[in-house]
Parts: sequence; structure tokens; C-alpha cells
Amino acid sequence: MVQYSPVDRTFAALADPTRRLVLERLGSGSATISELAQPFGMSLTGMKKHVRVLEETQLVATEKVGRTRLCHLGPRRLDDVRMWVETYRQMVNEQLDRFGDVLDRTKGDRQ
Amino acid sequence: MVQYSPVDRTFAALADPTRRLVLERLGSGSATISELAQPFGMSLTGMKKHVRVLEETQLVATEKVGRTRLCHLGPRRLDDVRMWVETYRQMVNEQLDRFGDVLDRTKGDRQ
DNA sequence: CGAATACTGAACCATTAAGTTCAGTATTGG
DNA sequence: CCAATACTGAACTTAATGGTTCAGTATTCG
Repeated sequence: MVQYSPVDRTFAALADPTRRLVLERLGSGSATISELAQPFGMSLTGMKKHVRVLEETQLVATEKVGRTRLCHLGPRRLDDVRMWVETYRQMVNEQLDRFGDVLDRTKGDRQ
Repeated sequence: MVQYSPVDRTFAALADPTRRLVLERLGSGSATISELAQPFGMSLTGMKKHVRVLEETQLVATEKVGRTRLCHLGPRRLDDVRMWVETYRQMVNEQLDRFGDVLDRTKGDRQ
């Protein structure tokens, strides 16, 4: 098996809908673990685990404030992920062009 | 647990480095299962499983040709994934702006 | 025809992931 | 001080992943 890079772990972090929703929630301001867990009806421990995954990928940063833990968006900008997706898009387009060529040659007409 | 949407499955499909490399390989033209498996020193069965994941997310399409299976890039354009990442980027920027505001005001309770 | 090739499916295994509960610890408010 | 609150860690359960091997089936080639 191949070892996992930051990009791998970031894609994996984003693959969970709960975590994407947490990120969206944090887009409107910081929140504690309880506040994040509540709308999902999830245990604090469960949400804590999600937050840890998001912290490991730097998508979230946290700080202990009294007995609560404040979570907010982290420094991670997803540049590598955006780059991969953009490169992929270009690749697909080139493939489509090539496929178009083949179509033109075999069928001899457009559309 | 939340149920898994196509976006979820796509992020998960892209989380594996082997699968991303397969996609990149297919960017330069179609290939059989054997041809895809060879550079990874992986069993055909193993590669077949990866291809199935990519097929389920429409990132790859395949067709049986004689005793081989030809794989090429599928119809999936990753538009939803790109959209999510882009929206996230804007969100982070807004957060950074807000953080600047807070700094200007010296203190600041959250919310 | 018969052997080699290319894939396929089933069964298995080890690891990780997502969630839980339960038993703590630290902080706060009265 | 004491009880309630908020989190934390360990242990456990269940299911999914990523890989394997082995025993087929279908196709091609000499």
C-alpha cells in the first residue's frame, strides 16, 4: 500500500459529510465541541474525534478556553486539493478534445 | 451517522493516492486492468477493486474488449467537488477579514 | 484442440473509521 | 465547598477499506 500524504488525508477528511458541515458551521464563527455536536445529536466524544481529524489536516484550529474548547477554521487553504482538481479538469478536457477528433474522423459530421 | 452522497463518495475515491495516480495515467489514454496494475506491482484483483470504486463515482468508464477491460476517464467532471472547495475558500477569506476587524477592535467576545 | 492470457468472484485478513458508553478531570457558579 | 458543566481518554462495537490468494471463465494464438 502507498503511504498517506497530507493531500490524501485532506480528501479523506472532506469525504465525511459531518465534517464538511462542521467546516461550514465554523465559517460563520467559532464554536465549542458541544455546540458543534448538538445539531447532529452526536456525543461530545464523537464530535471530538471529528474535530481531531480536522485539526490534523489543519482545517480547524482549537484552543482550550476554561472548560470549553473553542474551534475555528484553521490555516489550511486547500490549495493542493484545488490544484489537483483543476489539473484533473484540464486533463478531462484534453481527453474530450481527443475524443472529439476521433468522432470527427470516424463519423465525418458534427453533433 | 449521515448517509453518503455522491460528493462524499467522490472525495473518498480521491483520497486514495493509487486511485488518483490511475486517473492521471488515464489522462494520457485508456489502459487495461493489467496495464494499470503493473506500475503498482499490485494484483489484478486489487486494481480491479480500485477501478470499480472509480466507476461507481463515474470518474472512470470501462468496456470489455476481448479478454481485456479497457478503462478510460468517465463523464464525471468534479463540478460539485470544485464548487465545495471554492465555497470553502471564500468562507475562509471572510473569516480572515472578520478576524482583521476583531483585531482592530482590540478585544472581542465571540459572536 | 490446447495452452497461455486476462480478467473475475469469493473468501479471507489486517487496519482504520465512526460511533458508542463509561469513568474520569478541570472549571464554574451558587 | 459542592454540584453541575464541558470536555477527555480508554475500551469496545460495527462496518468499510485495501489488499491478498485461489479457483474459476472467456479469449486468443500456435
